[in-house]
Amino acid sequence: MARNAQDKTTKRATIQDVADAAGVSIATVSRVVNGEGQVRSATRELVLAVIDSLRYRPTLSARQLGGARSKWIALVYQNPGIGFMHLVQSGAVDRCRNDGYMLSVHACQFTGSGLDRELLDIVDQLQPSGLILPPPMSVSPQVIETLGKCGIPFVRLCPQEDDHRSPRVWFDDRSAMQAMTRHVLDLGHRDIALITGLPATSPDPRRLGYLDAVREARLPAAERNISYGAYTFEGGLAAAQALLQRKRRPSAILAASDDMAAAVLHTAHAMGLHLPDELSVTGFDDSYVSTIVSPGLTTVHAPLHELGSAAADLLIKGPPDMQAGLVINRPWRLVQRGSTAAPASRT
Amino acid sequence: MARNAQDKTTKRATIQDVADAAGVSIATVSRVVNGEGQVRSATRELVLAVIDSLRYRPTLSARQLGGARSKWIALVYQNPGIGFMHLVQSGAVDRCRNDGYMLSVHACQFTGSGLDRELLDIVDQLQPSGLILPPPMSVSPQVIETLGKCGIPFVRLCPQEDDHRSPRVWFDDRSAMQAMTRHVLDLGHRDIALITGLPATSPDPRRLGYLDAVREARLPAAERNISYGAYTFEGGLAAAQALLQRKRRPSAILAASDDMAAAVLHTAHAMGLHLPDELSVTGFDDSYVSTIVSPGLTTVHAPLHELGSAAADLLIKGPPDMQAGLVINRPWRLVQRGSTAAPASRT
DNA sequence: TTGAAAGCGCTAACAT
DNA sequence: ATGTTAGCGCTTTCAA
Repeated sequence: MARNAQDKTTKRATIQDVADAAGVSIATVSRVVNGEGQVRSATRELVLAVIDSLRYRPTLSARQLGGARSKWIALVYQNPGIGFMHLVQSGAVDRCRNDGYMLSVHACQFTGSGLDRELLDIVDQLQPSGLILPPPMSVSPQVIETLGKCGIPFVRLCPQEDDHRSPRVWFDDRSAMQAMTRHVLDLGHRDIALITGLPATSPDPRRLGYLDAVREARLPAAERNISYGAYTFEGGLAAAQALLQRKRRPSAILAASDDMAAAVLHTAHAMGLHLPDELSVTGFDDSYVSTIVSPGLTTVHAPLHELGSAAADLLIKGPPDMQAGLVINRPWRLVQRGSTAAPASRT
Repeated sequence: MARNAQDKTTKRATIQDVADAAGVSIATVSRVVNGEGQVRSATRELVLAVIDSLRYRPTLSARQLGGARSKWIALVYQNPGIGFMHLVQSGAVDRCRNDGYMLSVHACQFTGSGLDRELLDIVDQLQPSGLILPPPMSVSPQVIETLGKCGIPFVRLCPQEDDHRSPRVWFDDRSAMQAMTRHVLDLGHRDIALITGLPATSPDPRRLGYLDAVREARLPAAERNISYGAYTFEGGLAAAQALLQRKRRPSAILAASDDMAAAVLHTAHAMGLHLPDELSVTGFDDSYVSTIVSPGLTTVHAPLHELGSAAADLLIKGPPDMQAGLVINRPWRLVQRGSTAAPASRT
């Protein structure tokens, strides 16, 4: 008698319990659960009712062992900024929920071979049906290699180069930065500095976009106008200080991330500069950061949410949508807030 | 011949493969993998070597089905702010890694009974060995109830009340807010407003801490000095506007979250106020936000990272450390940055 | 349309 | 110290 109450809290109903209670075989229960095979609708109703009353829910472990494809995507990341990840994650979650997929996110800690181990732990132990890789993982040949040989489907976010190993989703940040530079140029600025994230030696789309616009305006593309801040607030701080301490400081500073732009704002405020009159600043990403700083950042809206959902979409649809080499491009757009204005006329 | 190359990418080695290759039984392999039971060290070495060469890694699914306790903790959340979650998560990850645990994080979308379903999906399908619940989940009787009856261990973060259903880890935010209020009082402020997160009707430790200090200073505790902003930037914006538009505006505004404090800064800047001379502002949490805004926020450092790791620790150690009713308290501290100063003398 | 039975890869008694 | 064996809860042929 206590048995019933007891069971509710300790024992889970199994497929066998359901089969017994419904007077059918476990095969039939499995069929209705998975919506496959032919089941007389009367039987199906019955089974469904029993499932409901027993609160039966199949176990992922057993399903996987049994050979089913798990409806489960893992988003792994290393360090692409918290704002970035948050947006990508919510996009992926939204898409997943649509098809009853789960989305788990895993923070990796190591670099190099340690990272490999972490990834393999996730893939082999958890056995999700697919992986989403944001940068910087998406650009690591090492990672791509490892994942490639264990055969799990994965999609890369914003890879800079195409090694045709997996589908990838991205947006054209080169054009975006070009457009942003034009915007500042149109405002009348001529002395425009850039703080980008990647080191000078790497092919950096955002730097290229900036250069595109500068050359287009027939302005000298001086290397001294370009600084490097690793996309972080701290990195941006150093770059901003150097830039703003020059005798002739730029009238506008473009940053390749909102965090670095926030650092510019921070530095400018500390120096007592009045924004945007004395200095225009722009960000990149349109993350939470760009809305909370003062003034709000004029920035490029990166389709991060869409990137996440597009990635999940590919994984869920599976082949043939998952062909390696496939690339999905999402549109960006400029968003103007208070951090840009025409330069103060300095005669 | 192509078989070998093929296998590397498609077939995983199983425990049987290892046993065969090492000339032992699967039981022995299982023993060395789990470090349990007595195994002659020569045998152990051998098995280990084979495991390595075959790149064998046990499957979580099979282990769970076999009856092992999974080394896996899930951190589920609803909406406690991205900065908050990020810190808690990294604390939990750090602790997990120490014992070879995995940490997955899941963003729940629904409220009410939908939430229940989502939680059960995670618990029943994934079967992690434990759950970490940040607010607002940690204060939902509904959630506690559901989880309680499915018998999974869970620890709550910063629950406001103790219903003795699970261990909980928290910090004394009431004292922290009291200390912060004193700090501002000591600076010479007398007209101090509070923007808190919780509605006026709820028992709110931060509001209470503020009131403690105000009364202690024998100042009138006027209800009109308290606003409510739901902890968010948007909520803070509305509250800040109302506060700063008064004919006699406060000389200091205390916010119960960094995000709301950022909103105050934002509003003050828009009004052309000079900080901290014309207005002192304080935050709460010491999240990323407090460092990127200008000026940097004087705030209370909430031990979020420690909360996450303490929670994971309890789950990993298991009973008897997991007794319901157990409470772990972590220290907070004040951190001063540029957003507070003595009030401008207004005669 | 439904059932019976053979695994899936592992753990955990129970033997030896 | 090591091997044997019986499940764990499910999916999936193959029959009926």
